[in-house]
Amino acid sequence: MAQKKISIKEIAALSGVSTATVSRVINNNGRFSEQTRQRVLAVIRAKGYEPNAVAKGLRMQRTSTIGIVVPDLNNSFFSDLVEKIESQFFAADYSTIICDTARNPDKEASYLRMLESKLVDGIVVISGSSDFDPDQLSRKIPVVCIDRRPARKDVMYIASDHYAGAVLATAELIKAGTKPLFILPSRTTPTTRSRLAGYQDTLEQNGLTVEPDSVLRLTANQDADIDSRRTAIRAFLRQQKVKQSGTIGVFAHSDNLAADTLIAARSMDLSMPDDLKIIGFDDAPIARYCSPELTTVHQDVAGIAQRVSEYLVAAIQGADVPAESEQLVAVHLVKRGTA
Amino acid sequence: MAQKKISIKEIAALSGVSTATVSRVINNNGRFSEQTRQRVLAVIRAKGYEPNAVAKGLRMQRTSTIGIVVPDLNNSFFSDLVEKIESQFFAADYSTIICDTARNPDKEASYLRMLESKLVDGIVVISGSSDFDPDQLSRKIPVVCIDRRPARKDVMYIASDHYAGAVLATAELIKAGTKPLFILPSRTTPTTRSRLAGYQDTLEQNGLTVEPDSVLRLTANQDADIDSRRTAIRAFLRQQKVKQSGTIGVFAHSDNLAADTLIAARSMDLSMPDDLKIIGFDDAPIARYCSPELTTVHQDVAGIAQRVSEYLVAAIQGADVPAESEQLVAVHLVKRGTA
DNA sequence: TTGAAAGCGCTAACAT
DNA sequence: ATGTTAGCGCTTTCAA
Repeated sequence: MAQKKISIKEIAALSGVSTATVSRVINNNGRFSEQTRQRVLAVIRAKGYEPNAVAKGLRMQRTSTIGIVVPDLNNSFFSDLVEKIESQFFAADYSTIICDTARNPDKEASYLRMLESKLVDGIVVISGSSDFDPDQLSRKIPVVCIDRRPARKDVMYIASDHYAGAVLATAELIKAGTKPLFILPSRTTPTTRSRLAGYQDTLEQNGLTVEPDSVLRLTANQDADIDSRRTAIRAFLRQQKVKQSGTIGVFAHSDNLAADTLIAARSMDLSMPDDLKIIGFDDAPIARYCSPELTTVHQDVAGIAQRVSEYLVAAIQGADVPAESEQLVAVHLVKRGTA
Repeated sequence: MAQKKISIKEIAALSGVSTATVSRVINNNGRFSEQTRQRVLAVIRAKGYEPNAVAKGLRMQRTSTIGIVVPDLNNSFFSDLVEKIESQFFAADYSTIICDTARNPDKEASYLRMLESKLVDGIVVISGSSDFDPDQLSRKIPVVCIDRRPARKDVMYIASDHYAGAVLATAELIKAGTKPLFILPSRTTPTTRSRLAGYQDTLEQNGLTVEPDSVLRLTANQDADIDSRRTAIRAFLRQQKVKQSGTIGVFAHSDNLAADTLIAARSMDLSMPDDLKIIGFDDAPIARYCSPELTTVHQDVAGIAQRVSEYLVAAIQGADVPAESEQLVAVHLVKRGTA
């Protein structure tokens, strides 16, 4: 009935007890008689009373809220991650404020200030190219970084084992008789670095030389526009076709890029399993919409989400950051149609 | 340096003024001398002071925060919408709490209580099958529904013109010489209803009979699993193939479903532009990852986001709901490769 | 077992 | 132009 919001004071008056007692009953701490409990609860239900979380937050200096800072909610990997993290925290009775920075450092800084001023109990920072500096926060708030390097070593870092994933993909491509190429986006992050290293090391360990022109790093413009991206990949593929005979092997930094590569290849006359092999990364939904379906490195998003929430909840409750403040989550290769 | 959080009191003391004056300076209202302003601002900057939004919220009974309730952040249409809405509100100095209900009514109810208790200034409710009942909120909070029917007529309803979009798609398919089929998901929402109506009406207006077996409504299980979805579509297509000769035309309720149809068709021996024509809905990213690329009905997500935020901000500032509390946003057909 | 009262940090009358 | 003060709704000593 959209009546005016009722407060603990009314409940107290109606139950014939003090606000202190009502508070005790609601939070089920302190002592009170069973009779009182019944009475108070009855009034609360009758009036549809809901505690005011803002007042409670001010008083307790805790809000049961955590902030999630993410570069781009439209990226399926991020949205999947955020959704699963959110769900974990919801189960632990935390609500979440999701902040989409659009990869804009100013917006990120602004969001961080906002989260602080809203007294969030913890912050999850996802990806981003620069290191994350916890000192920009004036209060000491527990933070966990995913795919983002913290500037201080006492901040938790969690990520897939990107290096191992790249090794898996590259080795598979080599086993299939190709000398793998690597396609990656313009931005440099801990993620791109690890995967590139895994790619390079694997080539070397197999006695293959790492040539500069076997990796295509997109420009920012190409990254942003689907057509230029595909054009760039087409040019890259064409150049390789001239240079080498036999099957071309491509390790793509994401399933999206792999899908673009697939499409670029189709417009040339490369037939799929024979002329070209592709392995992506993420095991995103798009992998199953490619034809043939994408062979890819699966990231355990649920596992990451779970560790993040477990760690952060513990940290909020005062646990120390484990000595091992870096956690790598295992990945595995999902073989489908493209390699 | 992660020092302890400073309050307005310290700033007041250090500036040699009262807290009231500091508050006036911060919010730039009331009168104060330029000299005072300088001094206070200097101290604020020196100390890196940030106002406590929780205290302010309690005092003002407004929090400059709005809640967004969404069924599933992993759906690209929703994530796009949420991202654009968020960005609009950010620009208007509102922060947003994004609530992913996972289509679970209990979780939704729980989130609504949470948003209320956090004193959000407004709520955006996106999609969902049941009508949205604003009376479940005990305070009177401005609400706007997107693709979701409000139970009361004084609540704003905004949606794409789904009916018109369905008409566009169906007519196009008829023009191409097919008798269109319609594939839609298990859940019934205002969206599915409008599109189904547009489809049916267009058939009739073109002298075509609406037969029950020309529409495939997926079951919940099929909806949830990509393989059963495709199997169901394959069976549907096969049955139609037997029934009719000539080109089959399919209007899919979403680009995702259209993509599934494309893939189902490929595994039969239907060649794409000749044996089968498909039109999707949304103009989602996946449309450009199909081959041929998907012809689809484009939704103006940015336009929806803009109207939502404009309306809600106005409502928060006390504007009345316009007499016309229902707004339809125009859609248009994007012709690509599948029809 | 319960109540009285202080106070979280801020803003808004009301004074001056 | 600026200060004093009350109070938003809650939790938590401290007393009884």
